[in-house]
Amino acid sequence: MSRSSLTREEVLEAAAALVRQHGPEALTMRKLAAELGTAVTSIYWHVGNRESLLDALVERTVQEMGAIRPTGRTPVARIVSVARGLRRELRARPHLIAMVHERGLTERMFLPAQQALVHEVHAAGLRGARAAEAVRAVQFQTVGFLLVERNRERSPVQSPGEGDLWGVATAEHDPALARALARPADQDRLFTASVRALVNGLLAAGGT
Amino acid sequence: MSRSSLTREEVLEAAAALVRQHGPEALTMRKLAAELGTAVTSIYWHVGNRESLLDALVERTVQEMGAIRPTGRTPVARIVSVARGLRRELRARPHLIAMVHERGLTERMFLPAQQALVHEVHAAGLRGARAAEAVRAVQFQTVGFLLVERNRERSPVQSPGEGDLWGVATAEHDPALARALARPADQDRLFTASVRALVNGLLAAGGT
DNA sequence: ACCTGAACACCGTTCAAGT
DNA sequence: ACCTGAACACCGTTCAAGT
Repeated sequence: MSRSSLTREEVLEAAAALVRQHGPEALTMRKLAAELGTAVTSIYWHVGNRESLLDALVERTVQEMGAIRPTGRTPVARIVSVARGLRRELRARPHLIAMVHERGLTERMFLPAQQALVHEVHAAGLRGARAAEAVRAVQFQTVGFLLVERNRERSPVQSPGEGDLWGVATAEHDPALARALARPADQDRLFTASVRALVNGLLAAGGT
Repeated sequence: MSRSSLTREEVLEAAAALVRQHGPEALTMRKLAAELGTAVTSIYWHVGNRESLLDALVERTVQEMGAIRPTGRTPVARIVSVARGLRRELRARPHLIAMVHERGLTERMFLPAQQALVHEVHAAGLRGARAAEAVRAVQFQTVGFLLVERNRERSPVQSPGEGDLWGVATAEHDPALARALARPADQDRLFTASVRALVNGLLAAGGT
């Protein structure tokens, strides 16, 4: 079954498979060796150590996140589409993205999207420092939102529960609000609405 | 030196100290036992196991994040002040906050701030589902921003570096923008500007 | 009720030795 | 150039035994 000798690429592929299926904590050198049918120490020859194996894995993921194609007519719509596209891509690889984040490469992964945002913000008429601020605001908001979402999905049940705290009098005579906050957030809708509000705010503001 | 018998509270305090000083990875049961001058297994009697020790530590941190007092005259200013206050609190305990996040209690930690936001959004005239959406948008943005910041600070040097990618022609004849994106972000300023833009967008938007 | 040491099953990593 | 097993220094956890 084993084809000739072990390859760095084979090691990376097996490691990625382990992470995809069982999360990063399942990626131990010994399990990986068992999966590959080799001695643990062979892996060290090809990838150095566990740390650089993870580095390589993360590098791979960053490369996979290709260019983003904005859609829509207005700059606002196109910016929103960039943010939504990015969100879709990231949500498809939760474990690997978590690793990218933990290793501090989230920003680099975002660079193609940043270039698209620069283009759109320009089209909307912003220039210079104002434009840079707008790009970064959208970037931070999108990445940040994803991190919060990841957090929520990992632990869907919060101890006291948001719902319990918005029971009766707390909501100051606004039962509709209390009900809305008791329900789990519609994250897709909230994301789109937030980005749109932010972009509108950024394009409208004079200085303040 | 050792005063009578070991206490659950002593264990938690020593564990918190280890995390504060050297990060969560330094908190091993054996190091903790050494710090306390007891056998490793004594700790198990008081806190169960490492997992529930971390739970208790995180619970403690969540409790410490007290109520937030908004300042400023307009609703927008007061909402921005809530977000900034929260940011200050979180930045004072980076390691413990990271643990809160990893254990999925970020949202619960945010509840006092959420109540303050409800009050302010109401004062701004929003009601029902619209108000709930605004509260959550600010909440997600603030928490998300902090997570991104934490990420940036952990790895200040990005491999290609944002600067390298905004060299010459890339920035589409806007040298001021290129320069701005090449510089590291002024996170304090960016945070305030983002929250303000978001809130303005939320309060202004009709429906769409 | 509280503490202990010994033991178990796991880690990542190094190293001398093989081919 | 590539692979190996043995060994080291670490983990978290269990358990029978002490007081």
